[in-house]
Amino acid sequence: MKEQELKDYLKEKGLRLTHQRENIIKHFCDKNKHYTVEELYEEMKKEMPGIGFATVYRTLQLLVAAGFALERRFKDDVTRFEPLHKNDHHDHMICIECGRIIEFENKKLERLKDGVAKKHNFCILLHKLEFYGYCEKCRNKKIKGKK
Amino acid sequence: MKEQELKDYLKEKGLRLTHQRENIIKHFCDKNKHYTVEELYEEMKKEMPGIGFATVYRTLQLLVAAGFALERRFKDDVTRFEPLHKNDHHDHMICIECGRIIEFENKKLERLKDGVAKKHNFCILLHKLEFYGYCEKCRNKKIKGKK
DNA sequence: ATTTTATTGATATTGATTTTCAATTTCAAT
DNA sequence: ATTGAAATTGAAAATCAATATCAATAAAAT
Repeated sequence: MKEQELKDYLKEKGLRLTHQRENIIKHFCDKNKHYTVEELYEEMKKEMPGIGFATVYRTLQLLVAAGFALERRFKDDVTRFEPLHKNDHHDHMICIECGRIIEFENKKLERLKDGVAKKHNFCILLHKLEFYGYCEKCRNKKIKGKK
Repeated sequence: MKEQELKDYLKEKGLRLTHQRENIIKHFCDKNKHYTVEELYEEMKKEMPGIGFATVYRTLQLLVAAGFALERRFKDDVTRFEPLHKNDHHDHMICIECGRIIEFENKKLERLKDGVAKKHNFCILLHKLEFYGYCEKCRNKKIKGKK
């Protein structure tokens, strides 16, 4: 996400670029993590001790509204946010042991999608594909544990 | 779901078959809907006016624990329950206009899954695939509305 | 029929998310 | 640089679905 795009968005909407927003956005967009509000709030407190939870929360909402972030929710029932990079169409694979989230991309899904849409006369706009299981590390641990 | 299987399950666990449970389960398993607790509770009140929300809630939990129902959550952020039929592996397509939920099955997903699992050395146990868009009716309405 | 113990329904609690509001900060216009 | 209108902040309160509690009730084993 380019700094300028964000500034344009703010101006267009009559919004302001505050220190809090600037820092939150820098911190968030740098990493490629899937943050909960709580997690990002905890990290932000180290940089800006006085920052409030609500500010982090609202800034993430802002990023979603602006199209710079995506809101997701996996099986653990907390909302997570990830920075959105242009033309980045990935799905997620989640380890049910350690919580690790792996992103993957697969083109076969498009064909599958077209087939299903045609069959049911549906106009598909977006999808959600998630795989749950054990990542390499946790699987190995499990095998060792059994011995 | 067979009546007997349920009774066996209850006995095995030292649980009891109450009128409430019996009615809720009959009502729920008959239909092939994706109920929220609230929705099922509203329908149950017509049959059993005194029934409590918590009872419906707990009975659905019971069905999930027994393997007779599945718990799902779509983008609208409320938990839904659907009766589980043996060997029924379907996914969902949801209309973002009217909320209609269509179930579909597609075998291509298995191959896709295998490919991704192998690539990342993951052991995939379950998946979630959802499509969101407009169903036939709502799409037609939209086209007409524009004229 | 009696007794034991699970279940019920009403209500309270939880925990994540969202809203509120007075104090503060931004920023465009002077 | 100063001002003033309006957006933003942080703390606290409200919301809302999901879950737990508990005295009263009902199932089923004896």
